[in-house]
Amino acid sequence: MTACKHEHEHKTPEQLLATARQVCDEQGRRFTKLREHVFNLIARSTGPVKAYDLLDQLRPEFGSPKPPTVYRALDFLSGLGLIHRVEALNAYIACDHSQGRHIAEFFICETCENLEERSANDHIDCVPDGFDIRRSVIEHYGICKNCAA
Amino acid sequence: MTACKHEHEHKTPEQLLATARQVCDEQGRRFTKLREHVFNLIARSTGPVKAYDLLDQLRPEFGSPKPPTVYRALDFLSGLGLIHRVEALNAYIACDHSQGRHIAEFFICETCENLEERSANDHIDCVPDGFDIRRSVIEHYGICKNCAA
DNA sequence: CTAAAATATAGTACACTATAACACTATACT
DNA sequence: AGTATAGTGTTATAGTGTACTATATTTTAG
Repeated sequence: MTACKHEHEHKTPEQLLATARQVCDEQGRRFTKLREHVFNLIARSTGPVKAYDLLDQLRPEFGSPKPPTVYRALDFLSGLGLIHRVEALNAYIACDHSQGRHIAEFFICETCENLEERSANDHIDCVPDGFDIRRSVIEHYGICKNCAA
Repeated sequence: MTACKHEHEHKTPEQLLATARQVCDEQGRRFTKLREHVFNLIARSTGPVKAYDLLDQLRPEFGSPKPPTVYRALDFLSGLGLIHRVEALNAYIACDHSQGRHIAEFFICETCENLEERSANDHIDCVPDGFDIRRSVIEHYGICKNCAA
């Protein structure tokens, strides 16, 4: 377990948005108002966001959206790799590494709820013989430096 | 990513049960009928089991249990490290490595739903400086050798 | 042995998370 | 314009999990 001291920059919401637009464009999909708004809410949040919180935040500008509305946007965005789902929190976070797909690895502070994203190195020692990995969920929960006091 | 060909034995439900009893004993906790029954249902299942399926399987022998009943048993068992929760499936599996705590790593076939448990080596390259990991969720989804055909 | 403390069970009610199914609208393309 | 496709709105419901209260059962200490 090696501590990591080199800098990991964090993209601004504006940068994230620009990337999202571009990826969407390259894939020939439409970055609609709704999708943009949902993405922005996630990108501007300080931590992982829950689907029903997004739902609340869409009101009243987008009428009274129902769950499928937000889940469709979430599916779309995660299908393009623009956001990740944090499985153990039932929450969503904007991808900080938007250039190209990668295996995301999260470090989540249980005190301040901050989340750090890394790209996992696929040094998995002990894959069952012949197992073809399609998707990985890697989430670490603990206490961050700031909260250790 | 190194394929792993050495043998990983799988414990029988009987062995799992014996270990569970022992761990429970060592901790001075009570392995009650309810807890034993829930543990057995999980240990005898071929794959991860969902809480509400357990609930169904407890009937009618244990009356008409309500969700809190099964969740309490699940909390107890996972608190002792006897079962693990598979986060992305909302499901539970008996721990195959019951001697001592470890970081579990799962390989789950999306076709046959079989699950292989490994002990994760904590070679995490890039932990944020000062982050103290308390709990890790590591789950790989894909296609197993048998289903690759 | 008995009372107090700790542990375990039961149940109600509700909160939170997610999807199926169907109707409708907007956009893209010849 | 007409058709195919993609996107959105809505209703209803399924699936997952917990807060809270009450009761019963050990275990421990006096």
